[in-house]
Amino acid sequence: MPFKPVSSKTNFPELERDILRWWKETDAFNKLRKLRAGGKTWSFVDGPITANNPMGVHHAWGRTYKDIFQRYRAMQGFDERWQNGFDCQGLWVEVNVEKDLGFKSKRDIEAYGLAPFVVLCKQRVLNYSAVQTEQSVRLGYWMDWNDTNTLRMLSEKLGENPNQMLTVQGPQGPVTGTVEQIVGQLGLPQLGGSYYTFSDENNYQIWGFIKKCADNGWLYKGTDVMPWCARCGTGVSEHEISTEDYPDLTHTSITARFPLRGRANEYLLVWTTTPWTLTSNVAVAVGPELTYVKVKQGDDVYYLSEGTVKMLKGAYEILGRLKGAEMEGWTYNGPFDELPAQQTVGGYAPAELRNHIGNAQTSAVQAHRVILWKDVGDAEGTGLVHIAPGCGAEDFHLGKEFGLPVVAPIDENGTFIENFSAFSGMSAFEVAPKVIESLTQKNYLYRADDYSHRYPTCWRCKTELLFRLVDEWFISMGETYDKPRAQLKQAEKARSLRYQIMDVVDQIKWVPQFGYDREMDWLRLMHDWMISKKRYWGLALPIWECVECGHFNVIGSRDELQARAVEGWNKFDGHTPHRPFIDEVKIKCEKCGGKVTRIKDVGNPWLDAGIVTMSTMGYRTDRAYWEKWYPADFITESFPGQFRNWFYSVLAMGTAVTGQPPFKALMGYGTLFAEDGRPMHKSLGNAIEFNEAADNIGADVMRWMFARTRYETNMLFGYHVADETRRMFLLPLWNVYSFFVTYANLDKWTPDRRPPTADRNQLDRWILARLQSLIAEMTPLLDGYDSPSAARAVEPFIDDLSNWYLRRSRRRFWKSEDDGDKQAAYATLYEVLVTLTKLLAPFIPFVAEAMYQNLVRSVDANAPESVHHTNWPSVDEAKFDKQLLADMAIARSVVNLGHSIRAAKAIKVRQPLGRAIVVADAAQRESLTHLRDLAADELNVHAVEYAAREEELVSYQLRPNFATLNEKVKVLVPEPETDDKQIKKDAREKRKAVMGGLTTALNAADASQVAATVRAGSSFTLDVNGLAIEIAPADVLVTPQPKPGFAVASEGTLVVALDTNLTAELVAEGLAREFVRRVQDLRKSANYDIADHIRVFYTATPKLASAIETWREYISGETLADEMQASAAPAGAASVEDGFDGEKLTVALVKK
RNA sequence: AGCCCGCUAGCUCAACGGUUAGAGCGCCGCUCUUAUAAGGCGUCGGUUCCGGGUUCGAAUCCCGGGCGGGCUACCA
Repeated sequence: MPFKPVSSKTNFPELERDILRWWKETDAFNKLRKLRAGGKTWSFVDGPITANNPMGVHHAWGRTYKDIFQRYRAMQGFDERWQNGFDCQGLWVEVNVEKDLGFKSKRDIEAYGLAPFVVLCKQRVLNYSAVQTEQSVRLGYWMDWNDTNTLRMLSEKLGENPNQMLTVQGPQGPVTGTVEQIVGQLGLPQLGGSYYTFSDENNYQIWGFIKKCADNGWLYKGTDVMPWCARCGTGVSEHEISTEDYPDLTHTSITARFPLRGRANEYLLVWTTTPWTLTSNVAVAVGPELTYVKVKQGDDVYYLSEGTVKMLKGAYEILGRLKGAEMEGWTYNGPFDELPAQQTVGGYAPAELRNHIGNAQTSAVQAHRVILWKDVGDAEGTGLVHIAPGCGAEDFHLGKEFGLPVVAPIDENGTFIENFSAFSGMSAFEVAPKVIESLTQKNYLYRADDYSHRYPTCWRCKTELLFRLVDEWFISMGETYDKPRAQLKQAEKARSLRYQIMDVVDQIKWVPQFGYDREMDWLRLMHDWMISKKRYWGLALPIWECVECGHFNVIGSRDELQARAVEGWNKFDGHTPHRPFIDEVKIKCEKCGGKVTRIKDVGNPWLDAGIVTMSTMGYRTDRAYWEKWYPADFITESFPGQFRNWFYSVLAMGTAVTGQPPFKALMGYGTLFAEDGRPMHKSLGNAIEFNEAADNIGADVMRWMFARTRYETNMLFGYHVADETRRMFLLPLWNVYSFFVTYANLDKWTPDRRPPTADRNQLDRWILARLQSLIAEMTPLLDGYDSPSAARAVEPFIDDLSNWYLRRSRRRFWKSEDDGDKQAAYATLYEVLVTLTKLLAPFIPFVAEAMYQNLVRSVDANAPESVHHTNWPSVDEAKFDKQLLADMAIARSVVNLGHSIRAAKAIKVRQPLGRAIVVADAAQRESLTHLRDLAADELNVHAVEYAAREEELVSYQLRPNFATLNEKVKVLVPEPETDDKQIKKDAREKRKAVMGGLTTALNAADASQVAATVRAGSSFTLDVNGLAIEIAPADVLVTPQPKPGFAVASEGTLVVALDTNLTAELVAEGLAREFVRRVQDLRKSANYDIADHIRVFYTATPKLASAIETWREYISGETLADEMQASAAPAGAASVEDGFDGEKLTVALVKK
């Protein structure tokens, strides 16, 4: 047996585990790398996955694309880097470690100790990178994976003692160092494997980038009021907050009344949704152009904007109107003037921020007044805006503009600092009731209501953000110029990184196209990049800020740091550049010579991910290697968030450092949802874990689902879709393969028996032509990163192969004589299947490998060892017979029409008919001529003929082709060049009459005659409302209409009729086929092998018995019956009784 | 709040301003089959989101509105 038997029922997940084992045993991946080494390069850069949790099915989506395109390029002979990446540093890891330890705040971390805390962060990353590595391998994702035992060993030893010495084997030899040092080198050339963004190289490379920014004058320390997470104790930059982080939340909104100084019983009505900020009120803003009203309620007089009077409680009387500008400078008593902080001259803030609140000469209490602000609206509230420069971003900027003091009430935990009396020590989240109570007591409260609005939350821990005064580090994105980009001068661009990135973005292919617009949108609007985080685990920002002179020293490399170190180098040396050890190093200030300490902040994690196109390709260490692989040819990641995150940081850093695009093409994909259209959530019960999906669905089915989905839209993932995918795609493919192996083994067919293509029949040449068209279609699609279109091209091919080629060819494989035709059938099906394994290898690597091993390797030891080592198929023009493809399309239409007539007339296919009559144009006749026998057989008719007198079968319907006639009518009835309504109306009427007249005139014409004229390619003249219009063949649509009462069906210009006259001979033939059918059913239900010969016993009513006698030879041939007797069966025979067409039958079989 | 995309059969989606708005899936009926939980044929299924307009002619173009998704901004 040349091939290993293949069951039509197979367990795909089990098959995949077998293949995984075999890939490992044969080292298939590394052999591929060696095969392609030195070839032309194709550079893929992996966007790092956060190694913080097991990977989900949504990760498998993107990783499927990454694998598809890397495998595809490898099959085209390209050399690749095959490096996966893990994102390691940052708050997401810290938060999980805190959770594991049960920590509540940053103080807990400091008490625990930074050094052991950082070790735990590293360990978590190592452990989950091992988990994700194993899951990726299970997906069939080929990369230069680390040995996961080594990763877990490193994690364990790091936990024991990071300073113990260790030697591990690298690709270029053994590497020795402390465990901490070894871990710091993961992914670098000496150790290989996935890159880790916590590696020394990655960190020092970012130092170089930040130094470059500082040299360009782009790095600055800024004071601002920014969103702050009180739980994490750090500022949150706008890069990090996305639309989903603004849920609808309900807070208490307060309308307070501020008594005007010098106007007895008159009050400003001021509205806020953040009660805690009232403690820090400094001013009230009004819109200068807005209209305000002075209203009276009881003894009190209020000011508010005219558009908001509906918020007043109860009856009121309008005393007057005024513009906001008229209120400028009015002074008032603030709601919390009794607080010492309010009374402090120059404002008030936490100690570490005192230097950052400016130098106002008054206290908040003294400063209380009405200021003008053009952005004040009156859609809600009162049209008078409470201004607290220490608690709001806009407020802060207004404060600067107007020289107002700043009152900043909370510390990094969101707790009120001292000098806020009873509020001191309270959390900003819990003071609202106390604020209301105090206002009520002082008679300042006008109303308090529940108010629902969108409010920002922390993207990591979902805590509500507070607006807080901070000092953070920024990279300036440069000015936004108020003119089109094309008009910018070179010098203007040189000053603005923003525009330099835009120029780079222009050079990149964005798939889908709208990605370009979104990135541009972000670049146009983005603010400066806040790169600092007041946390512990992450990039140590290389900024040493001098407390003496205020100068900040930026260090660009480890060597530079060593050269400038004046203290603590020995405590740091031998460690990775992380806290706490890096903080030991003090340097000499380059300006004043003072001893300087590093700022405490760590870096934004998108710095870590953004630098990888340089750090992983040896930008600093091996420039030749970097030149070879930079820029990347391709990256692909999920859209949400990445325009402001990874795409952005890679672009920004690539542009700043090299001025070149960091990648040439980007493919983005959407968001994965559960089958019910909702996000996957454990609590909703619709989540599917990756491991569970791999076990139940199998990786190949999952991959095909990902490959064929429209990447630019969201995807619905679930077991029903998966099941349908297996049923509609993978099973038919597998069954064709199983069919081939079963019969090829029976016939002991081997691939060396291949008749020349020219000697094969039409069906063979057709499926081979179809195969060429598939290759021709898929290749450019994959070149353009269009995975769904490429995958969707395969599906109809599988259908053609299974339900047309194979169904029509089956008999050729069964027949007993081993002739050239049978060889042709085997050779053809074999070629198609082997080519398919290659075309499908990037998509479904397991099934493709299983088929390839059995079909190719089992018979040819010289063939490439794995399907993934083979070359991508190219089109064989000699086999690409386009005429044959067109011919078959016509033949299949004829067959479809014939089947449809049979159904309509209730004549089953098993009943042979005399002839099918076809009405067709010349080209269709030409096509059909070659395939008449095939059509006749499929339709079960004795002959396919062409109609002698078409008029007997069809009448013709004529319709004008408006698409072409439109132009002619425009010339005959031109659009008048006048404004005269009457003339225009007349023209319109006339055109309408002509257009309508065309239909009328054609209906009146002799349809048969016009049809004949048009078919002959001649024109004729039609009189339409007195206009003589020349009608070309293209101007008229001729549709044949089957005449009622005949067995006729039509599709476009093709018409098929069936001769339904049933002669006695035809009836007998039909009965014989019914008999065969019963015997075959019986063979199957008795579990006979397809090759078993049998003896048949039967009793039948006379008409049937006579038919059986007449067709004895045919029946014997079809059923492998060596004997056929009209007698009772011997005991034990398989038998069945049945009745059909008015006849009765008992039939029994015995295996011979 | 602004912008972008979408809204067509139960579901997923087609249809250069052109004629009778089509496929696939699902349902149901019939049928074919010694590879197939398969295949073939057919029935049922439509206010093309709503309302105006332009046009001889609108699912398609324009205006207004509704719903869904996305992006961006976030404000008292």
